[in-house]
Amino acid sequence: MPPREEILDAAACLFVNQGFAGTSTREIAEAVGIRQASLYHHFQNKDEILEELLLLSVRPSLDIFEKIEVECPGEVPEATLYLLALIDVDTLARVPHNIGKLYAMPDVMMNVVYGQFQPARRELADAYGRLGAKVVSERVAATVSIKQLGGILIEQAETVIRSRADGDKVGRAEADAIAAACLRVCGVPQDRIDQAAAIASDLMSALIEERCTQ
Amino acid sequence: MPPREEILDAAACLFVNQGFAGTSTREIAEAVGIRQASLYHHFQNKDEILEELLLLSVRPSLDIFEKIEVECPGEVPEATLYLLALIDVDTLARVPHNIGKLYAMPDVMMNVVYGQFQPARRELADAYGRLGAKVVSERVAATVSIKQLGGILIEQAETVIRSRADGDKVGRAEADAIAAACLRVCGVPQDRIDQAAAIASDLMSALIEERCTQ
DNA sequence: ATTATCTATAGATCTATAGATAATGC
DNA sequence: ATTATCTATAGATCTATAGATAATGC
Repeated sequence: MPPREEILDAAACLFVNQGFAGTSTREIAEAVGIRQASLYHHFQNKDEILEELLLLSVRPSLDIFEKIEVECPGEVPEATLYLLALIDVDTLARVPHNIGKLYAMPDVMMNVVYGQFQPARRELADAYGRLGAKVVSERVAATVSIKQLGGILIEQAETVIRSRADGDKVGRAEADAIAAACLRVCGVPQDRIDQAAAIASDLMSALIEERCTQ
Repeated sequence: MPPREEILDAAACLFVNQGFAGTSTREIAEAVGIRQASLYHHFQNKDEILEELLLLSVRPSLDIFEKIEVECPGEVPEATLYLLALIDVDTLARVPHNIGKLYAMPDVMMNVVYGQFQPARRELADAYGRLGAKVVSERVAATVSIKQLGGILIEQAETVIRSRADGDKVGRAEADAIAAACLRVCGVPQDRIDQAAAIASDLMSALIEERCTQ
């Protein structure tokens, strides 16, 4: 493992368990097995380590989703939303040390700092909102704005963080359950949810293959 | 407001919003309007402030409940459990700045320190467990231990912390909903839940009166 | 006389920089 | 030549203590 990644991994573990302010750069360095000052060859400062970790929890979802949006623009919107949720849940489920836990920590969400993370997560929330708006029932459309809907849906996906923290298994079945819940929140009837799940499942397989061959 | 309370109130606000490690004693003092060193006339150290705050979120429930246990020992156990949940939810709903949020913070739950808090919360969990054990259905009794049950029930009550954080209204109706959920978790059938609610409601009124007259 | 505040400061720790030294890749 | 580490340290900040001064209650 390259040293940069080793640092990120050690920092993730410490931040999640002790908090950001509660973890010193010395502790991180010790966990890696280098001197405190050596961290600064890989990162500009302590904040940059946290930012990079937070980005790990949203970037992959965003990247994959952008590709989908350009490749299959005319797709059934229900399926695209379902797929987005699947991807997002998968990202959060795989990210090391359940980094998503950091979202709930005071240092992180309060401070408007942390550079690219907040904008990236907002972009993701917007994507949820746009897709959600295309599939909502009239009933739901009348009660929530697109922005609210985006917030509700991304939080629905982020539910997986809690499950992981509780030690629950989080595999494909759990991802499907969350994705279906997202459509249900939008007021999509069950039969169209089932259709969306089937289409999204195919697209997901294609994505996985593509990732392996590249 | 006596100075000690003023400090606790300011500290609670800062700890909840910035975390314990992320809040300096200087900040607390500034919020109160005194010098940093003056804090140490009221508290031995920073940890003691946190411990006192955490105790505020469990002590009242524990005190009231002890009184109940000695005064009406032969009471219907369902009603006592229901009442315990009502009291506990009420305590967490009233405590300033939603201190319960601190439970989820890494500094707090990880460090075994913080003196009387962990034992007090465990005592409360044990009370839930004992009462729960008296009312569980055979089905539930076969699947969880008393200790587990205590943990499940106290966490059920602590659900109110999240509701408050989300800005939801938390009044008597919400407390009743949570208390009923506690009995349901134990497998108590609805008719006995209703009875328990009625009895607990009377006891609750008596308690409130007593508190006012004393 | 007691309680609460203040100033001043010790001692620890923490982040980040500067500059030297070692390891690695061509 | 580049990349990664090291030692040493500056400068900031943080917790807690010591001792002086002011406010309060009998």
